[in-house]
Amino acid sequence: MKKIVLVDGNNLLFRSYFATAYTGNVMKNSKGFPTNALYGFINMINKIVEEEKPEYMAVAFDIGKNFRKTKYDFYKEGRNKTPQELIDQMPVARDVLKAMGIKYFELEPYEADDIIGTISKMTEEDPDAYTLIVSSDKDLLQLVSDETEMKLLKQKDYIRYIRSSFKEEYGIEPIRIIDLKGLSGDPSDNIPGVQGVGDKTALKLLQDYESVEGIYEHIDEIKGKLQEKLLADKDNAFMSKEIATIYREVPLNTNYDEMKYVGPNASELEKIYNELEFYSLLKKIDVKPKEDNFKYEVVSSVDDIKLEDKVSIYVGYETENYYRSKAIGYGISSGDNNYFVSNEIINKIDFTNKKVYTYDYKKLLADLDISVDGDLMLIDYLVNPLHKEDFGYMILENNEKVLLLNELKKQEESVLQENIVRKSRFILDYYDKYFEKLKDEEMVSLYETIEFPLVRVLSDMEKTGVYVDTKVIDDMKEDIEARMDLITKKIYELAGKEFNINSPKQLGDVLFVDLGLPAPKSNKTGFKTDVKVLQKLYDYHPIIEHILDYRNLAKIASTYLDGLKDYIHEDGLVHTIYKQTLTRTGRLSSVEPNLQNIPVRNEEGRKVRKAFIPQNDIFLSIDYSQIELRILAHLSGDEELIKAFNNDQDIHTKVAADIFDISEDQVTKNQRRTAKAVIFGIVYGISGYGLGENLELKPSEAKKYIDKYLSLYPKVDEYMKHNISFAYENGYVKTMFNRKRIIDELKNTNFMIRQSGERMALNTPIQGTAADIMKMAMIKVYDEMKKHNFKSKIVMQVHDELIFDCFNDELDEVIKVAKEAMENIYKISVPFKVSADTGKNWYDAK
DNA sequence: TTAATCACG
DNA sequence: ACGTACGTGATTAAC
Repeated sequence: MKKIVLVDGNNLLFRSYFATAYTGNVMKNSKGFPTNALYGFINMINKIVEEEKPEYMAVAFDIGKNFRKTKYDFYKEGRNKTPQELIDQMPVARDVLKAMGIKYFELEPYEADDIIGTISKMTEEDPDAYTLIVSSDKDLLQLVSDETEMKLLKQKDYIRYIRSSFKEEYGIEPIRIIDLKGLSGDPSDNIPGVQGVGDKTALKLLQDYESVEGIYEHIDEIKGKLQEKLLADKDNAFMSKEIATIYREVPLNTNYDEMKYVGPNASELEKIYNELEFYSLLKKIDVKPKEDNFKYEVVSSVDDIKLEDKVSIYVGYETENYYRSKAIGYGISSGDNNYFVSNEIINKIDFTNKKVYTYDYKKLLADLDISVDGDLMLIDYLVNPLHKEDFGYMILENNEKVLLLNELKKQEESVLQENIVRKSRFILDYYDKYFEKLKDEEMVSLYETIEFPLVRVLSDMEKTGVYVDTKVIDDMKEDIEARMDLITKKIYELAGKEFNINSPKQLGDVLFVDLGLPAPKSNKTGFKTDVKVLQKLYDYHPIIEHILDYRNLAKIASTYLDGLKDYIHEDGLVHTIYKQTLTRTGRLSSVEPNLQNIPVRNEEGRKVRKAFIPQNDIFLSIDYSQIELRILAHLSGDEELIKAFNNDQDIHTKVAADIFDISEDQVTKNQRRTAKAVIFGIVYGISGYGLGENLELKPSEAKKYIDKYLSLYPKVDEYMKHNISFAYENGYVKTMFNRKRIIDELKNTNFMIRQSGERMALNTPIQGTAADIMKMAMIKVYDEMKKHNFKSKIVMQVHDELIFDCFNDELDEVIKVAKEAMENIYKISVPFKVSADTGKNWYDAK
């Protein structure tokens, strides 16, 4: 028996849209594309597939004009226009179905109902088939028969109708739905029916006389007012019935084969879900694994391992943080063999003269001292920057069977083992393919001279770690807590009640309802209460000052005192992990703990840095001075800027003098500040409005500064324009060292999103080139330090700054060597300049 | 899990 | 007419 599931696609989309749209906040992805209807739609389809396990399946949609409307122009009149936000989602629903392997139909001038009716008719004529219809539209019940069931969707669940259960409930045959509508009409479709006859009366009549025809044949038997009403609207009754009748002869010319449910194309579906940002659905993609007879051996002796010239290794850990958990074991693949081995055994294997590849070399180095020839994670990141550090994306892309990160939790040991070995197999099978892509994209040099050699440097930094003095932390905590207690009391007093100051919602209520302060712009959840808002209210009420103080201290206490303490290992050190494959620009990021956002701008927070102390004698901090601006000067080729840097001028003062048409010695502090903001704005692709916000100027005033700047440095203007048109033409931008960033935002139909794309196109080559330079410098410094046999170490990187943990007797030499390496790492048309500071802790090293 | 907030370059 | 600066990570509240 063939089972065919027919889904009313329009019905599902509308339901999903209006189920969530009533709040006025339609769910959107970060690019502003509405996704609420799609989300519900996909979940419903998934549920149907899961529950019904259909062999055949099709989804029907309305499209274009429909013949009922052509014939009766009042049909569906007065309906609200379909919201644009729903219309936008409709074509994507089709794409999703395609990727899910589900056939869909749409044919002008027919409605989804007619398509469903036509297919169900086809199956009714086939003794070896039956149909299940899914919709919340009661009209479709007319199709229920001995061969056709219907799942009528309700708010939360559904009712399943078969012919007998329908008859039992309504006392009429399902097909009589058309007569029912003929009599009672349908306000939502603007079908008139008989005035004054509703569902109840109509049902009673039909139970007695079966059909509209039957009723009028026996009209004499019907008495009084009802008879009058029926006679008055006789034409309407027949016409309404005709409109309500599903047309079952739509020329679809289809067959069962076309409707066969084949299952998802994982990589297509992955693409769509990524675009829509349906990350929870991404994890649930039901990949039909390729049939495989994957085998591996759990090795207990090194003699059992046979390796060919090419070998791959993958290490699995208990958790993602490889410094906070143990290695489960290693997968090794070579030739046709796959092995699972322990750390003890892998240490005995001789890899000399073998090409060894892995995925996340740094993770391997955390537990094993080994030299490898390639890292698939880095390669994948360069060619597919969206893939980040999750192996899963690449696996999905190739329809291979490996568990994803989120699926690894709570798995049996044998499953975890097999998964680790499958990954090593994947590396072996796919390394060359991805390296080819790297060649095609001309990023081999970026990979071989920057990303790959950097792994060892980062690994060494992470493993070396930084000492954090808990005594300093605890003392600070005590002090801050005491002060917070006092501030809390004052705030409660001034508010006239106790509340959770940490809750923006509660705070908003206190400030803007209880105290009646002028309310700022609201956000999704209520009032905004961020620093900018509070500062504007500073003079309105004494409570504001205390809230600002409280916020400042609370942040320090939770994130940088309590929070940081949680990351200190037993050895007294924090071992951050530098993510090398995460950012869109090529920068590093730092996690657990994040050492790249330790406070510095505000004195109170900056004191946290006193807790960071060297394991050796002294910290040395060397940072690039204005690296991004220097890169902008070079990339744009602007002579004025280049000259200024070559003359070692203070660039902000110089720009201020130019903008304000005065000499440099006349520049006031405020003018320099303005110039600095303008320069920053340029690097970010700012608008007059944005700069105005920043400087508390009118947008038009701010725009004048921007225009003045661009007229003074015309090559910068030219460079920006060129960059944007390059990005539009090619769909990506690149750094000086060929790191690419694809910017799909430029293709978006939304103006705002395209603008944001343009700013990315402006900023990425600058930020990214700076990141490339820093990475090269790190490798160079590291190698030089090795060469000089220094025992001092690089321990941290904060984008344009390197922090070293030095021995006093090496300090001067380290400064000399590191400065030299950093300043001369690559020649551009302006010099790179660094400045060095030292101190007995991180606070002092500035 | 998401939104708001705030820390850094 | 509309929204408004690039790139990150951690904590908290609230669902």
